[in-house]
Amino acid sequence: MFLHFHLLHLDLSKVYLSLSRAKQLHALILKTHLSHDPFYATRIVRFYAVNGDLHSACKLFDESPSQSVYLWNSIIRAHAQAHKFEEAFSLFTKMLRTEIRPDNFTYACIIRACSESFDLEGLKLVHCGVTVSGLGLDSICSSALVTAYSKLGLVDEASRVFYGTPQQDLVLWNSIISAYGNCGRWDKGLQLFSEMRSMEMMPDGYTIVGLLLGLSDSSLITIGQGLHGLCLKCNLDSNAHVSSVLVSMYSRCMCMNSAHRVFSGLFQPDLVTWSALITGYSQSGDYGKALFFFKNLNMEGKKADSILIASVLAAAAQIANVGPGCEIHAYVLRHGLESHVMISSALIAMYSKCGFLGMGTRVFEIMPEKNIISYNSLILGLGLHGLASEAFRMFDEILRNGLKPDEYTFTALLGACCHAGIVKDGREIFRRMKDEFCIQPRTEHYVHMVKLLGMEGGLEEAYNLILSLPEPVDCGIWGALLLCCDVCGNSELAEIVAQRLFESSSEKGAYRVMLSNIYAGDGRWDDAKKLRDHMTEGKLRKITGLSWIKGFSRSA
DNA sequence: ATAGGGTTAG
Repeated sequence: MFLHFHLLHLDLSKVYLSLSRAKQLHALILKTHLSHDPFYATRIVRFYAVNGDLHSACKLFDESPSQSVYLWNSIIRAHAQAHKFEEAFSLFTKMLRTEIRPDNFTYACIIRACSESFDLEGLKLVHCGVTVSGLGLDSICSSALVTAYSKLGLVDEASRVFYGTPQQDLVLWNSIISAYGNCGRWDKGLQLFSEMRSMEMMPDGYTIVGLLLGLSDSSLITIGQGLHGLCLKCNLDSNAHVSSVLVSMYSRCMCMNSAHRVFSGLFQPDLVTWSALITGYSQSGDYGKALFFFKNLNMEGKKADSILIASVLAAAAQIANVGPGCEIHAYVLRHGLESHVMISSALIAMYSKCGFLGMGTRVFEIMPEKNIISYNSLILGLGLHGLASEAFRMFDEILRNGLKPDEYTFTALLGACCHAGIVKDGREIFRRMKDEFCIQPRTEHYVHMVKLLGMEGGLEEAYNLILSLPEPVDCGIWGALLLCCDVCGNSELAEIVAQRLFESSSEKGAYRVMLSNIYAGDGRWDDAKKLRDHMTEGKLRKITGLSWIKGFSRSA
């Protein structure tokens, strides 16, 4: 018996176990009644949770003679980690009815569960509970609260919690820095970083990751390079998380050379880092490189997962040739990954973008389980091929199957109307989206509506639609109208629209080019020239030159 | 005597 205790103790503290060893252990646990020991009971619950056996965990919990705080926490955590939030909450309320008081760890776990299930009401309630039970100043509860509020988009609330906590440890600093990073406020993150340094707190990998997360476009590249330098100085560049975030930061900033340099300096990049690099090449338009690195990954004998495959498929969808996409499809079948909804949806998109809508439809039809994402992919493909009525038939099928259309469904449907030029159905589905499905239209919906109305001669109506929107109006929407002005050859309205864009957008150059293009198309050469003279950058001059050529060939 | 936990990436 004592030997068994010893063996179990050794094995249970390991995170990874082979399946057969886990089964042996399970048998041993049942035989020894070790689970009646309060100390081992929590360890065993943890063991079951790690191995995905919630059923046994619950059984053990229910049969346990004495339920300590430890045991309660581990069973709640087991459910929360398996995303069984309902069960986790009901266990928590059950715990409140016992003698045992929840402690800071219990609350931390429940707080996280609230944010992962997007339950703001619940989070506020639990926050009250924390305060009432006298844990309002506890740094463990606070870091969980900071993260939870930021995940739900309430970064100011997160900040209040942070400043309300007297003992700010490293984890709490990291939580608030990540909170600001997550919403793109890198400057605030850096400010906190310097505050933290002035208090002699040493940053770690989490800190750097939080700071890097906030950098999202190429204008911030110098900040990113500075942080990269900091990583090297702190010897954090070998940390797997840090290096993958460096790769994705450089990718977001369109610095693929730097991204590749970081990548190739790694001893054994993990799947996330590979996928950051591949996605980076794909998003900067270098689809060939994206596929090349996917090939390299395979040659190193590594197995891609569904997220990586979906990203490679997005690259394959952008090449005119369907060949690479087919190869990836074969890879998916060989590795038995075809049941992943994300992969199937990416396959549908790839085939339809490469012109093989039939193959896309086929993939859709043989999917064992279709969800709203797969329907959205198919509708997008149908729309791309001008088959608006087919797209609407799919929409009806969604409703018949009791699925709930989401904002992407309507984006795809409106796109289908744009391609087919059917204003009436577009108007109708836009109305139903708002009234019947209570979906607040977003930028992309307005962009499609503006294009749909504007392209079919309803420039005035499109303009009025934009004027009815609350400020600030996204410049993509104005841009769509400018495009329509170009197509309809209306340079007066284009002038007004461009003015709005010059006021609000940072990409003045591109809109100047478009406007001068419209002027040229309308024969207003002097106005076009005046605009062109404003531009100093060589590249922009080149583009303007092209627009002159285009305008000239149109009027000739 | 032992025990659990809060913050990171594609």
